[in-house]
Amino acid sequence: MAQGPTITTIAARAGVSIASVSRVLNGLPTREETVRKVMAAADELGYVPNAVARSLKSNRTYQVAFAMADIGNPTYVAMVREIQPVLKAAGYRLVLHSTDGDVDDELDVLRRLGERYVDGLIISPLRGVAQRHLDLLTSAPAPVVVIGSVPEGTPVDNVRADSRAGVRLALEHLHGLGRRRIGLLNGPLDTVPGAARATAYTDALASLGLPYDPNLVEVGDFYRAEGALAARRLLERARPDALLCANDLIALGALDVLREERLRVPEDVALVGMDDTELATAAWPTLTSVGLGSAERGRRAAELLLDRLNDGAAAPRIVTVEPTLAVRASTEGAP
Amino acid sequence: MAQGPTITTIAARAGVSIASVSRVLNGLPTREETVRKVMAAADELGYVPNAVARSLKSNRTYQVAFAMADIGNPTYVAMVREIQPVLKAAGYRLVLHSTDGDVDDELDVLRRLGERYVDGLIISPLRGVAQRHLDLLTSAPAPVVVIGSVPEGTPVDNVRADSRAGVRLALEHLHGLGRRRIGLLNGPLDTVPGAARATAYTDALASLGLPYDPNLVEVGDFYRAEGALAARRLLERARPDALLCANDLIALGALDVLREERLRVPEDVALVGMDDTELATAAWPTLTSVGLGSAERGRRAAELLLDRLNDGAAAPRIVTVEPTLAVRASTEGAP
DNA sequence: CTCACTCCCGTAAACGTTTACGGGAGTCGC
DNA sequence: GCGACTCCCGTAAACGTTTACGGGAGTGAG
Repeated sequence: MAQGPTITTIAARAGVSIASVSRVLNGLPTREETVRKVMAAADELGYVPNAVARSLKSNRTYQVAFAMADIGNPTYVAMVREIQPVLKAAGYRLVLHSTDGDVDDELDVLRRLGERYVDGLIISPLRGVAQRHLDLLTSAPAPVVVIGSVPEGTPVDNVRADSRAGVRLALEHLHGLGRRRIGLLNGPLDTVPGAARATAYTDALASLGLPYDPNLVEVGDFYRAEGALAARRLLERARPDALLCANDLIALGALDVLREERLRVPEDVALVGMDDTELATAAWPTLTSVGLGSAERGRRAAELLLDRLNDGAAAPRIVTVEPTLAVRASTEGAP
Repeated sequence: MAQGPTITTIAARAGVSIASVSRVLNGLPTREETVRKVMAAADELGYVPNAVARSLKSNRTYQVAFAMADIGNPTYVAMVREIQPVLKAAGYRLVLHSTDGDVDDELDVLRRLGERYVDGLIISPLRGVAQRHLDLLTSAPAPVVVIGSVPEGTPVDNVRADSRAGVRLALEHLHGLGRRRIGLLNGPLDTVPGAARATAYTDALASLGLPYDPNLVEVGDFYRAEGALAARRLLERARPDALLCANDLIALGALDVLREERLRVPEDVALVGMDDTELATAAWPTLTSVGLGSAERGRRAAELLLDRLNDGAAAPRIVTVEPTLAVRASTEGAP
């Protein structure tokens, strides 16, 4: 815990000025002998440059923040897992913020960008970019990349999933299997994913020529227990032959209830999850699930941010990641 | 992206010196009118103090690093999830490092502590604290808390799981159910968890009066596919009536293989996982699993570090977290 | 010998804070 | 009317770097 050596210490020991020390350590042209003396002194003292002082001078912290709702959610884990190596390879550290989906927390993170403890930010606002975000976003003192949608014309880089296409994939798959009474177990409608899945669901039904039946739709939350409750409520008043769940946790909850009710999956009810997490393959029967590309979204966001940090003033970019459908036993029978 | 205002800007606008600005902003006693002028100027300019400059002066970054092998691993996710709020409540940020279990990466993290970009470090070395860690650990320029074991007498705070007790819990449970040919599907023996589980297994067998049969032990890696391979190898040469798996992923792999072989769980083979992750309840049958308290270990580690950051020179503490056994369908039949 | 030029390197300023120190103005008591 | 004391506040140094600037020493040409 002792105070480490500084360039001043090295300068004294090597008998040169601190400017020379700095030059040597940064590889600027210097006389051979000076280089040797400085290097020797630095080695003997075990010198490590102070990142804080360097940051103050250079205005670069080589840190990037990632703010998301909950690091326990597999979607965000997948993102972090991809973001981290990209940043690391470019010499950046990752600062993690969990906001619990609290809008004030999110705003706080944006406001704190002014402290300049990071060079940039990747943020995934659970309840979307509200008016309150907008001013902070457009005037942010550091580059920001938003994962999720952003109002038209907001000047930030943006990576989005295509919920609509994902829901359509699922419904077409179920329709192709002959299912006609396809229910939806959704999360809260005031969240970005919840709202997106709701409208995508009605649209996809329409384009398949299926009627919209409100009895087949139930709203809960993005967790297993809430998913189970929602499933129970829905089953009490309707007989779906398929259920689309807004994420894999909800699907697990639904699976619990279906099992209790002695409804066979997929014979009686076909089940589709979303996000295609490892829970989908842990479940039994394994879960057909719509992958919304969390990993890829994370990676792309990190790349966008690094680009922005390097060149700076290009036009904001919007990247849309295509969904994929992983077909498994919960719709097609064979594990 | 404009350069933000500094205390100099504020001082100019308020017509006072930078010292007064600093005093006001830090709540030091100041004349009423000065306070008003400074506050007004700061508000109008939207001033946010520069964290880097502050750190340089105060020698405090209010950042803490957590280094672990892989953020995809549910064990570490559980830790991060607990560490984050503890740190946040105390005003610290979390810097995340994934080392991929690479010892050189771990050493690098330790070495970089000299850059003083964090005030402290929580590290969970996958392959244990080797001699090479020791010098760096004892001479670390910032407090370090190790999650996992540490050689006797190493002067660092330390939080450990009780693998031995966990394995004993599992074996006693299986023994109580009448199982006598209890196999072990382990991870690599040169990792801390792998080694601990191996010796704990032989010890527990001995204390139960069961013979040790090398045919019932197989080593793979801590992933599902490797777990499946190991299970297959073991089943080719032995007929266990129970399998203890070194983590839940391995157990899932084993479950896949048992299903293929048409062996019933738990009737033919009882199955126990470790770490008690959410995968255990996602699986079917649900998995009995030994919880090693990842969440609690994370929380305790964060608390130890904060204590150390506050008072400093107390004697190093060792905290051991007790294991728990979550009994589920894979050993007791009813889901 | 002097001038021009090159090559190194040291002095000092700067990044944005915090804080020790001392000075000026005011009050009070004698 | 002056010393002692208090209350504010400004000047300047410091944290550990990077870097602009300029000076000294050496070389070569004229």
